[in-house]
Amino acid sequence: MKINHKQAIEDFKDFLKRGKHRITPERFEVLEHVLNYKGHFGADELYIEMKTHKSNVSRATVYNTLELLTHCDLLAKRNFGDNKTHYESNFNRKNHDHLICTNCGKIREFSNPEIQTIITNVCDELGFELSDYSFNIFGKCKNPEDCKQ
Amino acid sequence: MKINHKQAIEDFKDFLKRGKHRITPERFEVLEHVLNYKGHFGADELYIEMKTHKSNVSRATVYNTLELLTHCDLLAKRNFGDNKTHYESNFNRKNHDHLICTNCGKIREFSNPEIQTIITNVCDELGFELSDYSFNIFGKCKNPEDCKQ
DNA sequence: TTCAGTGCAAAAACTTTGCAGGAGG
DNA sequence: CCTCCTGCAAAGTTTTTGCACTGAA
Repeated sequence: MKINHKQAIEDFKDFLKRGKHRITPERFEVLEHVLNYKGHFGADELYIEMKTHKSNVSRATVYNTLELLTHCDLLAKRNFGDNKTHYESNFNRKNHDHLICTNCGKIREFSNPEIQTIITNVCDELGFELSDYSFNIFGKCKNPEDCKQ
Repeated sequence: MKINHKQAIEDFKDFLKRGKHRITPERFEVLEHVLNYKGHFGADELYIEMKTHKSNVSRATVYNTLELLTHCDLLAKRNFGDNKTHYESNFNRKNHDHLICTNCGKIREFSNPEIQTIITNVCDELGFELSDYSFNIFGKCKNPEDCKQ
């Protein structure tokens, strides 16, 4: 676990240097909280969480840093139809997509290798250079128990 | 074209009656503008467009009506990662998904029958009752000409 | 007549921006 | 020492809400 954190910190540092961004304590403070956050989170949510934990990092810096973390692939942006950006850690995780229960709001993950094939085909066909994709399925947990936890 | 409009109006009227919603002129005024709108639009965008055309329908009613039109499947909600809800007409159209150029912002459509199969399988596997899905591919037009129009 | 629906404006939720001061390279 | 980065607060954008009034059934 801590190895992962160290690796992420190194990756971020390298990315900042490569892009001639400055290495600031605030940016690493944000990264630290991101790494400790379980599951998906919104930018403002993370900011509030940091404020609660007596961090002095400003809202602007949190938004800015999350953007940088996305650019260096430590984070991925997600949209689940609620008009806010969700972030999720990409560190040590394989490709996956999301099932969103419109009843309880829970987000489950799945992965299917054929999706990659479809995407490649579509992009080839239409002369498109892939950078990212999002695939979300909305519906309801069939087992009502699943909604209660 | 006008046949389609008439059909949509009938469908909406039926839907409202079935759900014990009231039939109001404002709701049909919104529907009229929706049907005349080419391509995707945001709720506020439609509201502004209506105001420009001297409509007196309020913002609240526009939002409310778009929600209703989504529930009766005349419209579909889409999210393209810009923190606003895009609506698109479902009337007389087949299933399709979206390619979004991050360079020029253009949205192109594609369809692939295998996607439906994947979705069905995933839902079966995880005990999930499908209601909707979204599949967006982000990237850039390979041909720079495509970005200029 | 009754209550869902409406208009309006204010608030809410999330994100971006402007500016002056501060610190990284 | 030159900027990029930061904090703060204000403004921006999209959506939701509260309230009193109105009109569909």
